[in-house]
Amino acid sequence: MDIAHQIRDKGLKVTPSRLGVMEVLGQNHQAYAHADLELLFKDMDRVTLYRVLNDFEEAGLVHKIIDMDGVTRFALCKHSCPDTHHADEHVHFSCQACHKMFCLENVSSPVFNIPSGFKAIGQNILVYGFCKTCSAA
Amino acid sequence: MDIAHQIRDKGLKVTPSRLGVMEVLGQNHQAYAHADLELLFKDMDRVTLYRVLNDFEEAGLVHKIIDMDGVTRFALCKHSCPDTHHADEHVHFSCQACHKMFCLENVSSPVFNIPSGFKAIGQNILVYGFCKTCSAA
DNA sequence: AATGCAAACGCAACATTATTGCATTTGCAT
DNA sequence: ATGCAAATGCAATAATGTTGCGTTTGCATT
Repeated sequence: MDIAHQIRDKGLKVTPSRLGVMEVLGQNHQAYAHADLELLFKDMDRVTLYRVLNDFEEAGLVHKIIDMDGVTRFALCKHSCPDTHHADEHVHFSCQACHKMFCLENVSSPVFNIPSGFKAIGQNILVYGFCKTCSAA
Repeated sequence: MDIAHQIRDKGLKVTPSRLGVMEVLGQNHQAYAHADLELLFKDMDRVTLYRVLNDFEEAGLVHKIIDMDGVTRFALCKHSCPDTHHADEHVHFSCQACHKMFCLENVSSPVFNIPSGFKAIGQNILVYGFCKTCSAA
């Protein structure tokens, strides 16, 4: 399915800003921070970028992941998520050297045995260390 | 061991600010945000609080955990951590209603089977939902 | 108990990240 | 081609975190 259709299918209008962001996010399995994208789209207003990302997240097109340093990052949902619940079901890896974040699509989150009374809705799992290219160097 | 000794043993000077923060953190198994503590210590300078928390973290007295919303939180290390590596080995629970964060001391982190080439150093696991008191209400 | 010094603190300024309101522009259904 | 809600750009503001510097304070030593 092409990008424009993915956007329109979620009830969002197709605009240059949105097409651009979707294209970048779709290029690899990385999670981009607002600052990363701001450099790639110098002509786009900062606020617009915030809104594009928030709209995508609410529409279930992208996931929001918080990095070790508190920076918010966004990654494309691999499989289209239901509108209600689109938490990541896989583990993310954050590289301490290049600060890139990777989606480990094949590493799924386990179920934790939390104390009775607590009601779990979802979970965020972040493994940190050095990525393939950085640990090779 | 009393609080003053814990602080002094890490090579830090014992001050009213530090004693106060340690006492609050030791009261329960919760992770406090800077904003929480700022309300409790209205006479303490914001910068001092940042520095107290950072110093504690570097000394291995407290853990730093990032909440779902990107807010940094601090919790007392239960067992004294080695100076070099003091990542949390347990799971944290973040309540979406009261926004408190709890240390689930008894729920330990699993080992993930990450792709070859990636080198893991540690991991952050956050389960979110509703805590005991909030899911009862 | 008095002294000296590095550590800790308070204050001011600044940097970064994120949000809100409003007027203007634009996608797109009609 | 037209109208309208949605999206955008701009300005202002809020929240969060950092840095520099002069002053104060814990504490080891005398």
